[in-house]
Amino acid sequence: MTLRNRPPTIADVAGHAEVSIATVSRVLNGTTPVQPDKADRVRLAMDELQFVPRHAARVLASRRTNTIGLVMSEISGAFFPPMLKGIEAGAHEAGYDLLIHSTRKEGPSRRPLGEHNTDGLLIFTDSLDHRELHRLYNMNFPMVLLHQTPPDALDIPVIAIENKDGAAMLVNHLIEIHGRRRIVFLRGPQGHEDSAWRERGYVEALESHNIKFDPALIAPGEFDEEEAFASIQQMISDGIEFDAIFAGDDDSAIGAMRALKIAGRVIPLDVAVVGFDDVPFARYLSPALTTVRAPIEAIGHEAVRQLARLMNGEQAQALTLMRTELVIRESCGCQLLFLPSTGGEAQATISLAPESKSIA
Amino acid sequence: MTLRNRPPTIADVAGHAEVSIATVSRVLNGTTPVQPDKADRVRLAMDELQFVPRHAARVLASRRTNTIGLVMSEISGAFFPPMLKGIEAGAHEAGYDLLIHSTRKEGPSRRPLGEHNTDGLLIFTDSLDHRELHRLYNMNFPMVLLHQTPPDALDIPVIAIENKDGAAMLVNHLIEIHGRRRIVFLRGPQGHEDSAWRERGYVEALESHNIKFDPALIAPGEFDEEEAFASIQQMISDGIEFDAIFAGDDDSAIGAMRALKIAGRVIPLDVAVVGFDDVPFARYLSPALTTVRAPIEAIGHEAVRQLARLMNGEQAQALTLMRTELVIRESCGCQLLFLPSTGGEAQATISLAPESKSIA
DNA sequence: GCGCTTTCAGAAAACGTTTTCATAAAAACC
DNA sequence: GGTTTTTATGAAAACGTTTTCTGAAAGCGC
Repeated sequence: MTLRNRPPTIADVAGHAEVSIATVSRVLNGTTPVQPDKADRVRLAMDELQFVPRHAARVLASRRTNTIGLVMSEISGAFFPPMLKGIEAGAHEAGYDLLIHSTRKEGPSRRPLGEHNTDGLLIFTDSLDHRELHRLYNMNFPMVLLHQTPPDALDIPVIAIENKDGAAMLVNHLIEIHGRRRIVFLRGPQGHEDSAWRERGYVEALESHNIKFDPALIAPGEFDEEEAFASIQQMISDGIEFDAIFAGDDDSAIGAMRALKIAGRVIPLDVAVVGFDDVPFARYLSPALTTVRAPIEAIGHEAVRQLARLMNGEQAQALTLMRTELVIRESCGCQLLFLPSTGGEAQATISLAPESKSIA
Repeated sequence: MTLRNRPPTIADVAGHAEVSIATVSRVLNGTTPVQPDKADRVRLAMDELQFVPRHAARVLASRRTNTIGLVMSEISGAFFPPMLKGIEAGAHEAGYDLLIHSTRKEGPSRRPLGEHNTDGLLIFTDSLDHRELHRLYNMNFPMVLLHQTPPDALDIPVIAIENKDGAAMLVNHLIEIHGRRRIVFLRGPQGHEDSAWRERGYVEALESHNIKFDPALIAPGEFDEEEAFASIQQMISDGIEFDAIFAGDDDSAIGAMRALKIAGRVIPLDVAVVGFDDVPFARYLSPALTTVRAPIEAIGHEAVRQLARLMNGEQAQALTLMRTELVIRESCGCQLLFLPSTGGEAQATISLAPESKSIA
């Protein structure tokens, strides 16, 4: 038993197995056939010595880091975890490590993620550094944007969700099934892409039913509970009439619902409410929120898949829009629940109608 | 203007600045003073050439990866995002990159995170590989466990939350403020550490009030909504009397609440319900859930801090318990809300009592 | 001014792999 | 059975840094 204070290297393995280091490298990577008996000796030696190849040395020699980087602005929000989960799964599947970095507003101090430590980048941030993006783009560095179209018309592949269709589905549902005509839209922050597309879906759905678009029905929701709350209260006190609210996201839906309850409007009888995103608590609201679900985990997974193609020198799809799915619950006026897990029925029996009456 | 197809190296910078590569390295790392004029020339050259040092080469030469690894089992659950956020912030603060890896049940195919690619490990998983853990431990590799005590009495630092105190606070509150005596405890999965400690807090709180512990009041909740739902239905149909439920976590609290509503028991009048964790939707339940909040982001941050000490060769604290905080809402019987954001009052006025009456 | 220490800078040796190149042995060909 | 092709293997050259070692110049005390 040799007691080494330094971890074994490929040379130790080579010595132990009585082959050259090149041979060890070959069985390690399977790059070239080696005779079975030698290969066995090498594998045995690796086992005995508990050999683990030094990552840095491989990277340096092979010029491939085997790592993908994820740069993002905020680690939070309801859809960060499933997104990360999908990314992690995709990275694992493709045999890459995952390096993550959250950009800070302190300005781009140094360049934490780039060609020096990753083979490709997943970019999920609203405050990207244009200079750096151009630099990487110009050197043809593999990148995929999540949930955001590239600036300056650079052709960087994008994975996003079908915001417009999702919104249209919701609004169509309100119109066709529940006969609503005066539908408020609570838009998100100015310049927010998701919000813009959802608004477009809203408008197109109205048009397709020959309902005249009324600008008075558009209010700021800012994707925020309190802002939405304030907006709806304002509309009510302004005397604007409406029979449904399409909140730009689930957070603003909550605020809208609160404002309605306080005003004594019954959801969904007086006003139907729908959200967007299907955050985890949407099903626990009363009434349970009708909304739209995006396949968030699949987005992360698909993004890695596209990035992998890029890193392999193949072509990637310029724009991948993931289809969204209507999640019908109670707040739109439907009584039958669509719930993935069990127990939905039971919940349905208990949570309708009476509660808002207790206000009036 | 030289057009290079290969990224510049330290040698290019040296040539450009007319110094040796050693000097460039020195100004890069500030390891040794160099004359101001030369240093300036070097910095200028780096700028002009857009030089970014190759990470792998530095790692190889310096034998420090400047990276910490996070190994975990599941990317999900309500407290993963804040935890990761704290970790990321801590890593950034300490100047480390963050490599993350999710263990899979497929068995330990290879060793994805270890001494070969990280300087230290944060371990947040329930299914850790004991062999690998021992190996790393024996080589004195810096590690910190999150939310789990080390197996085999290895002295690996641990960061966890004050489960016992938190539980005791809740139960004390139920007893002292609301006069409850027959308190159900919905325990988590067998062998789950958090659950065991919470149960201990429950028992001690009872004892300190001279309330006899009744085994019939302990039921399996499995930290799962459906299991908890079934358990409470069972207890009700078994005719077991109780006036409060301490659910091991917020998920099981939801299940318990549903079972109570269906049985026509009014929360909190007939039965008070409290949870644990303060997941995001706890405040949206009706009645809003009284629970315990853990400083999850701080845990992640603190874990990195301890790990950094270890990596610097200093001593780390063997056990760090983060204090928990009672979050009083409505489900315990209190009407005054403690809510971090605004709007709490409004919510309070609307969500009490009547709803469960609509069932009976 | 003369030894002695200090400061700064360059040459060169690691660091631990992959990969190219050359070559010996084996297989294939006629 | 010689020549050619294929195959397996080793030697050695990258890969791009940090770090040691060495030496030159500069500063210091007297």
